[in-house]
Amino acid sequence: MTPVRLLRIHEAAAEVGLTPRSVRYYEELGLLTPAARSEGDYRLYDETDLERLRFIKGLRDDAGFSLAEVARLLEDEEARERGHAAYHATSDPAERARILRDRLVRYDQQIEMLRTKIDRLAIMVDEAEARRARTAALIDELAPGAT
Amino acid sequence: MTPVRLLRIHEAAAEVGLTPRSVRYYEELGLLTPAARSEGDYRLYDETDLERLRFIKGLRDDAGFSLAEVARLLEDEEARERGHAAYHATSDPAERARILRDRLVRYDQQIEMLRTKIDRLAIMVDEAEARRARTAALIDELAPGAT
DNA sequence: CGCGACATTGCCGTTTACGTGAAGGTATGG
DNA sequence: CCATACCTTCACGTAAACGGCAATGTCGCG
Repeated sequence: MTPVRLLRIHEAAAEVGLTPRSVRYYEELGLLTPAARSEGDYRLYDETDLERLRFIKGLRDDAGFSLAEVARLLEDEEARERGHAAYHATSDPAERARILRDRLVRYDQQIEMLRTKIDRLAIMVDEAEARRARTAALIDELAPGAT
Repeated sequence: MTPVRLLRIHEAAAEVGLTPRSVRYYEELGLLTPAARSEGDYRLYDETDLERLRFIKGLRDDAGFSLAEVARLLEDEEARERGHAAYHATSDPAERARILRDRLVRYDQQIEMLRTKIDRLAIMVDEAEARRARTAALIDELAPGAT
C-alpha cells in the first residue's frame, strides 16, 4: 500500500488556497476533522480532507454561502463521522447500501441548492439584458444605423 | 402627468423586502440616493429607486456579492447622477449617445460578472454530480440491479 | 392643536469570518 | 544541542453589515 501522503496544516491550506487559521476555524465550526494527528498533536490532512476544503471554499467564494449555510449543506460533521465509521464497522452490504443512499440524498440536496442559485442568477442576467436592450434601443433612436 | 407616487422609507423598504435601516446603510455606502426629500427632510423613493434596491438585494442575496462588490458593479453613484444630469442637460444627440454608451458598458460588465459566477457554480454542480455518480456506482456494486 | 406613529442623525452593540499575537511544545539541519 | 521554523491552544482585535437605542423633529387625523 502507498503510505498515504499526509499534509500538515500549512501545506494543506496552501494546497487549497486557504490560511491555516481558516482551516482551524472551519474545524472549530465542525465543517471537517483532520484525518489524523501526529505524535506531537499536529493536524494531518489526507486527500479527502483537501477535497472537502476545496468544496467548502467553493461554496463560500463561488456560491457566496455563509459558513453556517455550508455547515447545513455538509450536514454536521458528527453525522459524517458516524456514517464513515458505521460504513467500515459493518460488512453487511444492505447496511452499507443504506449509508451510501443517505450520502446520495445529501449530494442531491447540494446539487439542487446550487441549481436554484444558478436559476436566480440567470434571472438577474435576463433582467440586466433587458436593461441593456432598452438602453441600446435609445442609442439607436439617437444615432440610427450605427449598426 | 401622473404625480409620480413617492414612497417613504418604510414603505419602500417593505416593497423590496429590506429594513429601513438597511436602506439608509446602502445610502451611506453610496449605493443609491433617494429621488427626493420631503419638506421635513424625509427620504422619498420613486420606482427607479425601488428597481435599484431590488437589484442590490439580488446581488447581495442571490449572487452573494459583498456590498463593496455591489458598489463597484453599480459604479459610484455620483457617476450615475452626473450621467443622468448630463443627459438631461444636453440636447446634443451625440452627447446623449455617448452617455448611453457608457451605461451600456456598465450593463455589459454586470452581465459578464453574473455569467462568470454562473460558470463557477456550474463547475461545482459537475463536481457534485461526479461525487454522486461515484456513490451511486458503489451502491450498485453492493446491491446490483436495484434499477 | 395635540397626540401617536413614523422620521431624522448619531452612536454603540453584535455576529461573522477570520487576523494577529502570546506562551509554549515539536521537528530538523548544521 | 540548539536554532528556527513550524505547530499547539487561548485570547483579543477587526471589518462588514447591519440592529437597537437615544434625542429630536415631522406628518396627519380627530
